[in-house]
Amino acid sequence: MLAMSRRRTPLPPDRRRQLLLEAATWVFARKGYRAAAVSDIILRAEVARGTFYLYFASKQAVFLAVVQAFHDRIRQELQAMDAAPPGDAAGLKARLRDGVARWLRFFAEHRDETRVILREASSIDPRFEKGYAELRQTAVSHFAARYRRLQAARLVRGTLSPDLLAHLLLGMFDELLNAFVLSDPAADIEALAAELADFEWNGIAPDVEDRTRGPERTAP
Amino acid sequence: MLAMSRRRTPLPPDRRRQLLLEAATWVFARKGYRAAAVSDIILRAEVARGTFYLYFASKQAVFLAVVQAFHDRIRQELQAMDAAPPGDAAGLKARLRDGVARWLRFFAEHRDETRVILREASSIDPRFEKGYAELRQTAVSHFAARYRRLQAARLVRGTLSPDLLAHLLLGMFDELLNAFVLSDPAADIEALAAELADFEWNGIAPDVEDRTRGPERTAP
Amino acid sequence: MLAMSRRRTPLPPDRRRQLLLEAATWVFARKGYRAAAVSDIILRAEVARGTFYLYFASKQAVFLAVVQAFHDRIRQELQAMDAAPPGDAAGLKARLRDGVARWLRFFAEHRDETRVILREASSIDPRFEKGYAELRQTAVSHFAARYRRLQAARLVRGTLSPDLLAHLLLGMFDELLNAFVLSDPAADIEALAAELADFEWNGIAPDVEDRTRGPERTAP
Amino acid sequence: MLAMSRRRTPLPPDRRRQLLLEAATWVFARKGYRAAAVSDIILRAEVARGTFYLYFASKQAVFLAVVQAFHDRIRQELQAMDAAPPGDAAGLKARLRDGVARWLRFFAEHRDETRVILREASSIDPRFEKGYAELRQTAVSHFAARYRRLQAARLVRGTLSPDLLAHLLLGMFDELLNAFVLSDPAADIEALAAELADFEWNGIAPDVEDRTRGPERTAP
DNA sequence: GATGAATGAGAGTTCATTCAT
DNA sequence: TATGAATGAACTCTCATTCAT
Repeated sequence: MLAMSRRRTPLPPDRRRQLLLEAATWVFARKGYRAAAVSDIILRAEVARGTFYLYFASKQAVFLAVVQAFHDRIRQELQAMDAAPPGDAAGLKARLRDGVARWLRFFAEHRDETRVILREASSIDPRFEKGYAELRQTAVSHFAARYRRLQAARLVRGTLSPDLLAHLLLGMFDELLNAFVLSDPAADIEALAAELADFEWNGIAPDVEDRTRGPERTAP
Repeated sequence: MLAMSRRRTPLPPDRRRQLLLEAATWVFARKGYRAAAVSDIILRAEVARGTFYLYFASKQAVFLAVVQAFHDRIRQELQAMDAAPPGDAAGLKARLRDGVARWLRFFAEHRDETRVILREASSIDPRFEKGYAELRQTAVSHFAARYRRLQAARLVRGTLSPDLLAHLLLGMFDELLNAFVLSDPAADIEALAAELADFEWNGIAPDVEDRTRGPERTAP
Repeated sequence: MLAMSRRRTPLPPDRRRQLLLEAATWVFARKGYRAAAVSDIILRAEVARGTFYLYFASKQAVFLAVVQAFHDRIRQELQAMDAAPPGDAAGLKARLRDGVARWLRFFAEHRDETRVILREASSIDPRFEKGYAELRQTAVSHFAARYRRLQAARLVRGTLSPDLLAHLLLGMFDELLNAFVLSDPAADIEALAAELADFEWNGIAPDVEDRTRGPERTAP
Repeated sequence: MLAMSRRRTPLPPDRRRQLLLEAATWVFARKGYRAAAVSDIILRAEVARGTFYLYFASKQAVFLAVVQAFHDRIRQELQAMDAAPPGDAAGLKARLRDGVARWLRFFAEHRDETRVILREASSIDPRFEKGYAELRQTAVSHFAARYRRLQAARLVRGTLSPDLLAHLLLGMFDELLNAFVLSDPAADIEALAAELADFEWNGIAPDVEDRTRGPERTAP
């Protein structure tokens, strides 16, 4: 009569796992991997200590799960972006801008996970580095491929290395994300993207004589 | 086997402190602040536990010392770069390239410290964030000022935001550093810098008609 | 040899806390606050290191708990003693004696706690001094008030300072406690109390003829 | 020319030892045995770490030396008091008062050492208990002997136990010392001693008319 | 499934003591 | 005789993990 309760409503395992994953994401995002304690996670998930270990083998395991879930989301997004048609020079700069804005928005909407991925995965524990390196490589390859296509279509200078361009793009993107977007929810993403695209465009624009008619204009 | 150890090699305090600082840098670079243990540091420095605390009040204190020492070096370097004369458009791109190369080389030569700065400072522990933010801001201001001067001299497009440009430059720089230079001692820094400068130049080059006479100038 | 230990005996939290409190009291009583190690406490309580910190936030915290628990007991006892009726001169000396005996017995029954209170609180660490000073003051006030009542009833000389008397009484009491009661479980508390009360009442002045009718009697 | 100095003026060993002893007394008095660090002592004595161990084998050893030095002083004082002539009842109470005052003054003048003796020696570390117990016993014996002499001279009631009286006296004395004298340099020692002596002599029994011929007067 | 009391290795830090100079 | 850099055992406290219920 006293002991009658204590045990919690059993939940469908998938649901409970999901709750734990969300709690973990929230905690990792705010404290980082090492400072985050299992105690923090179970406190937020409102489950008992033991319950946590029913769903994840270790603290490391949840972190991996959190990271991988987000990696998957990013890869999805990456593939979704391939849907857009190549178009011609006329709309290219606008499309570059929209692409950047879309990415910035995506990460802004997943601030928490982004913090984890960018801060933790890029280091501290070598065990988590591999997954991040792979994701990064995927992104680089993706953008490099895009540059390559644009070069083939003569929409981008042919003398530039597509791989290196991809890296430079990622670098600029990271910086905007860290310096403006993640730290300020009210950041003007469209403006940032426009500036990046403008810079990117005039940097990658094909050679001079074509340019006299400028990229914005449609060729006659 | 037992007696062989238990060294006792008194060293001038400055020397010992330096050795500890180097050991700490090495450890922090590889493990990050939280994962790094004082045990790791004394193991590498080959001193007893107590010796460490003879020179640094706490783990936090060594970390700060490591970071500040490097921050100071960077600020020195930053000021040293102001010495270079402005020059004209003809040599600008080459100078941009050389500047980037110089920086890459500087960080490549301080691989360990760089890892600490880039990984920890970008955070995890809010106590260390401030110093990094300030340094970053110093760098941004520095480059923004340079862009402003170049704009005044009509060597850079006036429509670009100098501050944002500075951020983009830093982002690209970080990426090259992380993706190529820090991970590969044999990275071709000159080539990387040349590509970055090429990209940067064509992005920031003043408007078109001037460009026909532009720095590269096609031979007639 | 290895497997034999590693018990794991979950207990109701209140019970475990109590056990730890008792172990801590025992240890503090014998070693004093500073010399007592958490290791000593867990060894005696037969729990793991972590278990201790499950119930007390710090070594300081257990000590405070031990001290406060005992302070509370003493204050209770102090109030309980006010129940006794004032009575007349005839029974006063007997009542003084009984009061002292009761106190001695009380402390004899709480030997361990008493050692902690009397040794630590009287100092070493200023953080713990306040509580002791307050308790002591409570006791002084209590006894001073009693002397004042007795003076009003003309049962005690009016020229004496009640406060100072209270201090002197406490001093004698402490001494009996330390010199006889705490160190010897078989001490004859009744006899000690009788002697103290006799002295308290009559002082050391020789029996003059008037006094043969002694203090118990009222002068005719 | 740089290394010429560092070594300090060699001092006569006895003098240096004395300086260290004084520094140690000062430190122990303020921090207690455990909290006091050898560092504190050498800092105050302005000698190097190793020098300390040239004069004392260990921290424990200095403490013992400090304690014994003071014990010796006390025993000297104790013997000095035996010089006073017994006198008759007329001046006895005044002599009791003066004796108490003299002791209070003695300890007030050696506040530092007194703190060490009373706080540390009365415990914490069983190693130091013996010396204190012996000193205390010496004092008890001394005062008990005096009471015995006074009883023989019929100046003190014969029914009282001299030993117990000695303890009670010591207890009251300790209390005045702790509660008033040690904590307040401006304490009115004469008044305290007068009250103690008055109480010691007369107890708390009300003034009966017979007593008006009381102890101060010589019986007719 | 779910609980939470219990565990213990290991973290950062202190300090009495030693000994090469 | 005097120095002070060096030592390492011992301390308090943390937290990922286990398991009896």
